[in-house]
Amino acid sequence: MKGLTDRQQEILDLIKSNLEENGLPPTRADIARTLGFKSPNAAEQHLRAIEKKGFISILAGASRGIILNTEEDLGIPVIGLVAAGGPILAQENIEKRIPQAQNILSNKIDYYLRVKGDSMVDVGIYENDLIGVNKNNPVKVGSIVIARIGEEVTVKTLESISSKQVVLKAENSEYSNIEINPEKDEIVFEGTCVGLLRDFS
Amino acid sequence: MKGLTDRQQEILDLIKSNLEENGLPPTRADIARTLGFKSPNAAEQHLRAIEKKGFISILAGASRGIILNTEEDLGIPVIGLVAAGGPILAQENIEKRIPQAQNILSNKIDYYLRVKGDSMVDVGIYENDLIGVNKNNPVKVGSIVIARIGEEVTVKTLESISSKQVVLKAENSEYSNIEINPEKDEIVFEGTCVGLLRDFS
DNA sequence: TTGATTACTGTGATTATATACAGTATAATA
DNA sequence: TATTATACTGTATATAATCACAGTAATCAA
Repeated sequence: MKGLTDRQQEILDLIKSNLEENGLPPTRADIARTLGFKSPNAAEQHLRAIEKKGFISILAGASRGIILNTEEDLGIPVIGLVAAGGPILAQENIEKRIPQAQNILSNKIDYYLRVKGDSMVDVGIYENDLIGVNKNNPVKVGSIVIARIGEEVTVKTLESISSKQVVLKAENSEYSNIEINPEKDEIVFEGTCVGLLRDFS
Repeated sequence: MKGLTDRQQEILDLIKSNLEENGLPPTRADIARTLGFKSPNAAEQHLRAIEKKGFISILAGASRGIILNTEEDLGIPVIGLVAAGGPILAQENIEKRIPQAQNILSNKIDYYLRVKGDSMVDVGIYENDLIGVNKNNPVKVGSIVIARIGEEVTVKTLESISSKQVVLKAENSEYSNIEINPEKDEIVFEGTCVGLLRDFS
C-alpha cells in the first residue's frame, strides 16, 4: 500500500469528515465544491488514484459509492498467561480483546495484563486485576514496571536501577525484593503500569 | 417522539445495518428491493413517516440523503463529590462522562463514583479510584455497597442487615464499623460496587 | 361516515451523480 | 528522452435516484 500524496490525503480526510459529520460519503461534486475544483472530474480522478493505492473502494454505478478500506480496530489485547520464551504480545497469549475506550483511562494503554499472585496487594493490585500497560513510558524508579527476567514476566515496583544492579520490590511484606545483575541475567522492561481494571463478581 | 410501527422499525433497522455493513445509507430502490416492495415509492413513504416521527432526517434532493437522528451517547457519568441533600446523579455532581465501553468491565455500570478517603484500602480500593456502581444489583451481605446515610454517601462492605440493625464495615483496621438503626436513621442503598478503574500518574 | 394513518402498486418527470472522453501543464522516473 | 504519475479544466451523457401524482386497500378513531 503506497503512500498518498498531500492532495490525495486531503481528499481522503474530506471523505472521512463527511462521513463523520453527515453520516454519508460525499459525491464527486461535493468534493470538487469543497476543494474548489471547477470540474467534478478532478475529484473522480483523485478517487481513482486513492482506490488504486488501496485506501478506498469505489462502488461502480452507485451514488456516493465510496467505501473506506479501514483495517478494523481489533481492540486492546488482554494478556492472560505469558507462554515461556515468546514475546508478550504473541497471538497465543491473547486472552481476548476489549474495545479501545479512549478516555476511560487517561493514559495510552498498549495492552492489559491479567495479574497472577498477590505480590502487589499493598498498592491495591490484586490477583485477576487487569493492569493497563504502556510500552513506551519511561521506566523510572518508583513506578510499577512489567519486567521480563529470563522467561518469566513479573509486575513489581522499580526500587533502584544501575548498570550493576536492578532491584524490584514486591508490594507485599511476605515477599522479598528481587535483585538482578543485568550483566549476568537478562532483564527486559516490557512497560509500565498506567491503569487498572477490576471486576467484582 | 411517537413510536414506530413494526414495518417502520424494520426499515429503520435496514438503514442502520446498511450504514454499518456498507458505510452508506440505502436508496429507496435498495430498501424496496430488500423488503420486496415492487415500488420504490413504498420506501419513500415509509421514510417520510419515520422522518415525521423524528427518527431520521431526509436531505432534500441528495441521493442516499438519509441521516439517523440518534441521540448521542453521553457516556457513563462520573460522580465526584456528592452535594448534600440531592440525588447522586444530579447534574451538579457529574464530574465528566466516559464513553460506554461495553465489555471493558463485565458488569452493567450505571455510574462511576470517585473514591474519597482510605476506608476501603484493605480490599484494594484507594482514594481517587473510580468504582463502577450498579444501581439494581441485589444488595447482599458481603458485597461492597454504596449507601447514603442521611446526607452522606459512603462506600463500605455490608456486614449484616436486619430490620433493627445494619452494619457497614470499613475495610481498614483504623476505622470502626458503622451501625445504623434503620428505624431511627435513614439509610438508602444506592447500589453495589461491580467494577473499579484506576489511573496511575 | 368521514377522515387519518398505515401499507402498499404503478408511472414518470426532474435532477443528481457517475463517469467516459478530450485536453493542458508540471514534476518525477526510467 | 519517452513515459508515467500528479493535478487539474471542460464537456457530455447514460443512468441512478428523488420525489411528485394517482391509485387501491385495510384499520382505527371521532
